[in-house]
Amino acid sequence: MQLVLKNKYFMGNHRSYCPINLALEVFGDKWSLIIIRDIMFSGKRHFRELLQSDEKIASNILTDRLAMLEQEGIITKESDPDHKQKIIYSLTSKGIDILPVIKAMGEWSFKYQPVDVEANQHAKMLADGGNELVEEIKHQLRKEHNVAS
Amino acid sequence: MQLVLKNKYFMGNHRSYCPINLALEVFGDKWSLIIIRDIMFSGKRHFRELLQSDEKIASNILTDRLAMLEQEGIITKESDPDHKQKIIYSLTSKGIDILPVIKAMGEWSFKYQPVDVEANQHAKMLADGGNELVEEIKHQLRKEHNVAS
DNA sequence: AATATCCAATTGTAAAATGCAACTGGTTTT
DNA sequence: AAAACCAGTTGCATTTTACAATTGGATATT
Repeated sequence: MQLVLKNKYFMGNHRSYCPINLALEVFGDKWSLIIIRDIMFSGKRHFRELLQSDEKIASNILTDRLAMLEQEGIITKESDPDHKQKIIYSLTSKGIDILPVIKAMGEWSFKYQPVDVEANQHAKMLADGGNELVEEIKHQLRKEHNVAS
Repeated sequence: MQLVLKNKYFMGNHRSYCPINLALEVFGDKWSLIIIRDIMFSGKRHFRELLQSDEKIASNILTDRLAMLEQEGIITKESDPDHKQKIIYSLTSKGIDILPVIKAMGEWSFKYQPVDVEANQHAKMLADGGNELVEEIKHQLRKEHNVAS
């Protein structure tokens, strides 16, 4: 007889210890970076807001990914003091540091994919900007998300 | 009566035209970047070699992803002149330009994930290196994969 | 005070993707 | 001639995702 604790996002049992793989294990899917993008650039901090993305994530998938991202230390949850029912999602510094990945993906898409340039001017600025801009945005995010810097 | 052409990787019908999403639609999964990593850094050019990754991709998934990556213009296939049965997979310039995404993911993982540093010295160099190193590796890859530069 | 709306999820079910092992027809090596 | 190797393919079980409806409690409106 054996008691098995099944934890969907059990950490510590990795496919490999290659840096690319370890990043893919966290945000190598179709939704995680969409959620992080919306928290970063659209100022979305509540479940309902995150549900409204253009890509139309389903609520059960959103629930699942938020739990995973929290367990991986990318985001934190806290209850909204102004509204007992609302929960505020914030980025940690581990989450904020995903920004360069998003920038690199943006650069690639602007070069090769049919981006709606008009509707994505902010992303275009980030893609074209230098490391100073990345640091400035990180600084801003640390303020908004109460991360020590 | 209607003739429906079903194409698993039909292009032109996107979830959105956001740059992050358009990149995720191509390589937002657990395997695509593993394959690209192995072609880029381990010099793997044949199916059997790609099958040998630490992460142990299944042969049907590898077949599927190679077809998708070819359709997306990330890689090309050609038969090996020295061996009628072998097929050589090469990166296109669209594929080589994924390098900065891989670099950014590597940087993040070295900072936050339990990377095997000893076994990933090349990745560490890339993560720590500047844009000159990225351009040098791109140049090298263009030579190896016969991409005009 | 009663009703409607909003909140972060949860539930049920169908469809799709993935994982795994065995196998294929042909090619090259021994 | 036999063995090993090549890029896949096939069948099947498991897991993940998509989609729609619903939940119980909190807040806003009338």
